[in-house]
Amino acid sequence: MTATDTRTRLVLTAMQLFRDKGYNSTSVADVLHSAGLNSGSLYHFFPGKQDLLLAVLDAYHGGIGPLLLEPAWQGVSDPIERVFALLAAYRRALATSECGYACPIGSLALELHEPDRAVRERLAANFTAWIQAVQDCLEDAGARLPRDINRRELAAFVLTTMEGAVMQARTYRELASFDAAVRQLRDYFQRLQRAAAPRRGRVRKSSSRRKRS
Amino acid sequence: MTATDTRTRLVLTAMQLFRDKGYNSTSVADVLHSAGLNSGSLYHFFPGKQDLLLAVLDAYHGGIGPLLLEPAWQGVSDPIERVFALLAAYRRALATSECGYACPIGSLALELHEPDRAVRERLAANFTAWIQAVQDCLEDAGARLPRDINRRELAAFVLTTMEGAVMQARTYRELASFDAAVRQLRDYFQRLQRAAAPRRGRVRKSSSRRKRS
DNA sequence: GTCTATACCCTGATAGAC
DNA sequence: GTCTATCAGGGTATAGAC
Repeated sequence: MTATDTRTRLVLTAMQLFRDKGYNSTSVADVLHSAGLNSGSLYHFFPGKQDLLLAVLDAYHGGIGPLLLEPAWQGVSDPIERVFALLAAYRRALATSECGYACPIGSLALELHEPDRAVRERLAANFTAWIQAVQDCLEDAGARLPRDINRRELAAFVLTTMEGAVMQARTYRELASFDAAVRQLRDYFQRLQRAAAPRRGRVRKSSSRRKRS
Repeated sequence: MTATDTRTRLVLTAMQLFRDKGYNSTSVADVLHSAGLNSGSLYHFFPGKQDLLLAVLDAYHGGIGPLLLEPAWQGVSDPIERVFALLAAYRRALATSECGYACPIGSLALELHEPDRAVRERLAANFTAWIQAVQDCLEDAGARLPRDINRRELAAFVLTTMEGAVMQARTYRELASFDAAVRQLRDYFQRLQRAAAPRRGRVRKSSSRRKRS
């Protein structure tokens, strides 16, 4: 058990607890107990609880690619379908938690009411990386979306939808709330694609019309 | 100072503090200090802190009409514009708080990770009343929206947008994030209205085309 | 109904042996 | 680097006088 192992264990444990119980409702003792460690270890690596939070936020940021996007995009190459595959990953998280899941970043963003600059910057960085990934998809979609649609704003709107949808599904404890929101977003995308398609052929590229809504 | 005054003062004070600092970060002592009361008064009216929260949630529920919708809809009669006037009210709340504002219901929904049934029901009731108000607008819009669009789902999607947009504006501390989301929703609505309009005359009812984006 | 005083627990964090 | 023991403060809630 090297030093990095202990540090990593603390971060991973805190990640889980902050996600499941929230930051304020997770005590340092909770983290130590779950990690099977003692007070001295934590304060050896971190000056205080908030610094543990910073490490957790950095871990989320680093994990967006390998732990979120890559699994979600397994076998999905169509850029627009990737956007909805990402949303489907959140749906799975809701489904396997009886709708107890909440986006950990979004939850922290609302739970921490006067966060330090360092915390806020990391929350924002997580959102930005998520939005950028979706924006890349939208740019890959090229002419399938109207030229005058701002890709970044639309990508941010996908995040907006995900966060709002997760919030409602969690509150109602019903997957249907999430599905309804995604259905609306899908409808919006379909209208955008229809508007971008050449006037004559209705919806071009039948390969872009697939399963899912 | 009658009994109800004290109780009301407690609820109003708690409303403000829970909104500004969150539930867990607001101590009973905070509430008592801000209300200028002592411990005995609070526990005379409420068995505990959580019961105060229930009263706060009931107050929000009761206030949706007079404190949220009516001010937001002052001088706005067009049902679709009312939807966006409601969003504009949230924009004002963000603007006057340097983007520190967060929807109190949404924040509680994410902050409280294992809420009692009573709490969850009241959170859901608040969302439901909000959605219903928007749904009423959408139904008033009648044929201006496509027939096959589910009014309730679209209304819930407006809530989704508001919550996600407030969350991002708060995280980035930038009104622009909120505006971008509303712009996307507006675009979606315009496409819906265009799809609902008779083929010949482009957008019918020039009275429905007004200021605002 | 409202006050003061206080019980009792859990919090984040520290000290110092090993 | 990790342990045990502990501190000082704040948390919710209660007791009982007025």
